[in-house]
Amino acid sequence: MTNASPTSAPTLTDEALTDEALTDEAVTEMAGRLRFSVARMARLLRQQDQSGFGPTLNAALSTVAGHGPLTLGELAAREQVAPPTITKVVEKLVANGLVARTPDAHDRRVARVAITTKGERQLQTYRTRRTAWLVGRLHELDHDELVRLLAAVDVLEAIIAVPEEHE
Amino acid sequence: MTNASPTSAPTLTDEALTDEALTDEAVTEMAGRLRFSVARMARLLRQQDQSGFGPTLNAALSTVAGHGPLTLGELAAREQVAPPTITKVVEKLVANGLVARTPDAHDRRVARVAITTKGERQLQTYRTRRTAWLVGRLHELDHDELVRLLAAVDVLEAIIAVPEEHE
DNA sequence: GCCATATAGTTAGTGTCGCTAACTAAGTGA
DNA sequence: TCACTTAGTTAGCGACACTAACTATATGGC
Repeated sequence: MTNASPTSAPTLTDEALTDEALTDEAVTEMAGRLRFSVARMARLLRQQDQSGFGPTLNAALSTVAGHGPLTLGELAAREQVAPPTITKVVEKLVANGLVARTPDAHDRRVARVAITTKGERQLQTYRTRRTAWLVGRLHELDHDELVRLLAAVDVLEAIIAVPEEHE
Repeated sequence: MTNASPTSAPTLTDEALTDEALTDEAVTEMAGRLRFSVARMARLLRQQDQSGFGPTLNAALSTVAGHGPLTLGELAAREQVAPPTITKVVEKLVANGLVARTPDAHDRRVARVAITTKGERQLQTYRTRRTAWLVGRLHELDHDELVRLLAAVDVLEAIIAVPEEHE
């Protein structure tokens, strides 16, 4: 597997890398492949997750950890899920003591969630474990493949980024 | 900890591209980011899917289309899904007339599924529509980003590939 | 021929994740 | 005060995926 022959579309890839224009057709085909890969990989990741806390809970916890106390609405927006979903997510996190929920003093409709010490500990503990499977897969790649993937991670992040609110 | 936190890490990327070794640490961090991106993107894709046939049904249909008639077991293996899951999937596909199910003549335990004309038509019709959202996102990227992403799609496909059976 | 075992697929039951619609509770403003 | 808006919840649904246990069929030894 040292060689660079792309599995499905050698011609397309070569052309695209050297040639200036990516045709609409090329972009569409790429989208199809990306879609497929992402869907499958998401399932594989979920299958590997032994922790009992699925990717959703984890992502939410991690967001709360990274972006300070958030209202439920803010969290929902960041996670790009509907409000009822966040209610359930927070319920579970609270039930497990990973986040604390406090009502706003001035506006009693809003509630804020902040990570707890236990939540931080858990995040630390599982951060490695959770990606172990994927790390294993990555180790099977050669250096060139790893570099290509790394170069693309930024792009993936850009694609999924929440559209900026101009406040 | 000489350098800044590599959240969207230009530094890390530069190093990796020029430097020979990707440290274990770098690979682990990359895995974490990839995991996150993939999970979220999978959800976004599902949200965008108006077709009523989720990614799973679609993937299965596409596999049946591409790899001729398959037994349910073979299909489950290719889709990397447990047998009961495939039963349900095939049920739905059959109910919608997208695949045909025929019992094996010699071994009455096994059943084979093959794509129907209607299934092929539907695959054609929705192939574009299904990726429209993603294509839109991709069009917002600049050329360099597109190229980087394209270069990585092969790698993603390698990661999710079914481990080869030496038949 | 007959039983033990293996294989293919199904049924039953469970769990996660996510949605929409409809609701409660609380703040805002004419 | 009454209409409107906003934050979050409840209820009910559906897709997707699993494990455990089952049915039906095949196969191999004796």
